Amino acid sequence: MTSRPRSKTQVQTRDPAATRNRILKAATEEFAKRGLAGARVDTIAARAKANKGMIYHYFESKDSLFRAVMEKAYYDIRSAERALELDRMEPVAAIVCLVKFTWNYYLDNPGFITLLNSENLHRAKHIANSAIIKEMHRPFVALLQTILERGVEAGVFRDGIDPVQLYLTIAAVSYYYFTNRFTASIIFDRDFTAPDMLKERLEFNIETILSIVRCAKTPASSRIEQAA
Amino acid sequence: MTSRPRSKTQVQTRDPAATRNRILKAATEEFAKRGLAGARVDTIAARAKANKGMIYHYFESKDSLFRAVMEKAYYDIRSAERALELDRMEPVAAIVCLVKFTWNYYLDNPGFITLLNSENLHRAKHIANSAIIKEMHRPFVALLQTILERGVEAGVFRDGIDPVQLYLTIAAVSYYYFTNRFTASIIFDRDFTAPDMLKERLEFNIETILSIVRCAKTPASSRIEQAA
Amino acid sequence: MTSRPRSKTQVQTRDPAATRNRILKAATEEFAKRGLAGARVDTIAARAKANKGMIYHYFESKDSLFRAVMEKAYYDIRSAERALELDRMEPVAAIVCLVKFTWNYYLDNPGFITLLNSENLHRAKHIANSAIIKEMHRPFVALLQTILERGVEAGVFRDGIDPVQLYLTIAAVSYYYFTNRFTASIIFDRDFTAPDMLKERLEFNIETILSIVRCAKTPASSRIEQAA
Amino acid sequence: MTSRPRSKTQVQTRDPAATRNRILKAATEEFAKRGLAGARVDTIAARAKANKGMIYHYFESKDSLFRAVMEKAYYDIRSAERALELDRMEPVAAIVCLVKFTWNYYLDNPGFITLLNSENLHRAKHIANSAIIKEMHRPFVALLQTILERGVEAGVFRDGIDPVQLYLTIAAVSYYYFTNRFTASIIFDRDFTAPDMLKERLEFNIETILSIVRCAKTPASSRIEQAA
DNA sequence: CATGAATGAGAATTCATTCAT
DNA sequence: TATGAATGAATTCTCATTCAT
Repeated sequence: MTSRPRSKTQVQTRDPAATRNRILKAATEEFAKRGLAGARVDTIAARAKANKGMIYHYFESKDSLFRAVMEKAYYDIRSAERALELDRMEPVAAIVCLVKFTWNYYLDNPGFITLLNSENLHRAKHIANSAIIKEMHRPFVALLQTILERGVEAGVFRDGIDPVQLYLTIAAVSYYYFTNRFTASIIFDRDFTAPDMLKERLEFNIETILSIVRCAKTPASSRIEQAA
Repeated sequence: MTSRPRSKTQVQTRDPAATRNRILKAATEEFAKRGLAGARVDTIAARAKANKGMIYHYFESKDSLFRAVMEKAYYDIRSAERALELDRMEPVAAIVCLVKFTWNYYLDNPGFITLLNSENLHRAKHIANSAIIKEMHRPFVALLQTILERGVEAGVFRDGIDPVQLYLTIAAVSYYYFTNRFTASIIFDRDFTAPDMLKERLEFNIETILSIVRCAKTPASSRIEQAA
Repeated sequence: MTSRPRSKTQVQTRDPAATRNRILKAATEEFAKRGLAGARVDTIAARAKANKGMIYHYFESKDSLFRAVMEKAYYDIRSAERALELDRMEPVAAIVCLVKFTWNYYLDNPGFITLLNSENLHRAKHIANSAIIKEMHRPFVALLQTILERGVEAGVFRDGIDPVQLYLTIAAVSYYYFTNRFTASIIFDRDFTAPDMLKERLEFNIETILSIVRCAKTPASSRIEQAA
Repeated sequence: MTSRPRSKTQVQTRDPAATRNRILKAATEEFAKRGLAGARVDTIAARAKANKGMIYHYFESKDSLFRAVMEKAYYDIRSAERALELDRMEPVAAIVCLVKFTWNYYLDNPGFITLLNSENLHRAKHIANSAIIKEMHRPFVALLQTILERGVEAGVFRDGIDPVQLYLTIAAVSYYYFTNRFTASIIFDRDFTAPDMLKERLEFNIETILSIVRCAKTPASSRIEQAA
């Protein structure tokens, strides 16, 4: 109650949307860098050139801010993906394009990976009830399905491939590389961030995915010995 | 004099090694569950039925304790892997066995994944100088190399496969599935923890890895159109 | 140019007096409910369908707003009391009427009690210099004095009763019941808010006050020896 | 995680019970002075020559600390009351003694009143489930009942007086005086804290209570023994 | 007059770490 | 070795107040 002093005029944009965006951007960076628990609200405020009060004004809590960050992150990657217009490409080209896109997206946005890791550490509780995120992904699976079907029709893809299993693998081969690049560099004593390594890995990944989808001429007999 | 009352809930083993182990185990669980930043020293002490003093007695600091946990985690998985005696198996069987082992290890030890994620969030700083971890992995890569070579000689594997790239992929296709199982369940509206899904994924992964290594009869021409 | 969109939930009366009144009413409710320290300026603004700026425009500060609330609260009870026109009643009826009025006022305005408690917690600093409040009460004491005198003349009241002591007791027996109704309900394991209990208490109080004022046949001498 | 600096050695009693008591005492003072919402955990810690961590170590939260304070406050007054051994006094003397005790307790412990006011502002939520407090008061009501019965038998008290109604009035006439002494001093333009005023009020209160209980027909001689 | 974004000093609570016993 | 009380610097979140529009 004892009267509190006046401010020192700092940013004073008086542009609510801009302020909210600055906070969201700063939060994305901070959460990506330090994880949910490691992120500091103070740091986010400073980075956003806002003050803590604003964070709680626009987003209610640290967790709630994290949810907003997750939604934006998913929105961004799916938007970029849509922009590829994979449905207008030849099936093989579309798959290769998706592999490259995924690789490059993780390469350019390593924070996306750490955000996902944080959210999964929390068993996806922040997005569990986010209808918007579910909506976002329905058309994506449908698109993959279509590409696979077209490939089968064109005789370039095997039949019976689950689009979700395929996508999980496309994501996996790139994701794993980036998420574990620091420990892997130590364990395998290589610099996985070197340009050569990156190039090599992307090529390997493309081969991997193509070898999954393409119409194998290989006789089935060669696959018999997989017994436990 | 009558005997003094025993201290309350503590364990009071006066067994240093046991205490240290309980702490290490408790820390592994807590770090796995909440991440490095989210883990609480108090909780670790409680879980270990020890007290905070002991933690600092045996492991200097929270970070240092985390390092010990990481070393133990790597030691455990590599030991289990060695126990497979892959070098005594047929090449294809060895690869399939490794894929299955990796899958099952992640399935049974989901904490291993979150520990790795935490360490990578911190750019592997805790294990960066751990000679022991580097030593641990050298023979592992050599083993893979041998398996691949034997496969090539036996005419069942393609030539020129980098064992590290292969291993990254073997790990990736399982790791990604588990690390992202919570967000993926929401996004793809499936329960990725259901037994059927697990079985399906493992089979898909085995196929994926085999299609990478096996001697493809496919004419090289089919791979031409990978242009961007 | 098309008309500009109206502002959201606000009232936008552009009726200064009405806005001020809404704020005062909202503040009374909030202070009554949560006490001075517990009240929130935000909540008051929301409740008043005004905004914080208006609060500071009409009332300088939270404390100052509280002072205004106190003045209004005193003004209201004294006005209601005046409306009883006790001076036109028989002495006994007047006293009984005042007891009932006081009881009912607290019953209907429990917030008045919590406001008083808040102000006393702060040692009455908000009203300390309020000339208006002092003025308000002078005639009130005079009125009581008159009633007592008329009662003595009529032979129904004892002589020598201090009107202030009497009023303190009239207020006390009702006030205490209401201010402590929650803790008392627990301590005495009764529901003091039940209609039966309320009725019983009011009757008890009327008897108490009447036994104080009425002309006792007991010789005065018998009460002499009560020294501390 | 970045290591935190060592302490500066402050009180370091290493006497848990003493520390807990210091905190409880300091909290009682602070809550009494500023109310629950107005009290500052910082201030309590400082007053207790402890640090905030200790407060949360021994009492879980500010609210929980408040509950402990309330329980102690009730325990103290009821203990002091029991020490009066009212059951060994003559009925009239017992009642007068209780009136005086209540008065003096409030006079000496004004904080008890503000604590009660705070708890009632919160609708007694802190003590609502406190079995210990309920237990504490059962014998108290029984004692009053006995005193009244003995008084009736001795022909000095009227019959049919509810001990709870009586106690509410005994408490009320003192409580109200103290809780409202600051606003009343302004309103009635008297200094209610002056010794003369205190003496006068206590006498008035004793008369009030006696006029409630006493057998109206009783010869004056029966009221002589009201000594302290 | 009215709005609500912005400010920054707290306020409650947490937590890694230390240390007397 | 073992205990857990004690420390104090954060950390998240709140809130009275100001001010540009």
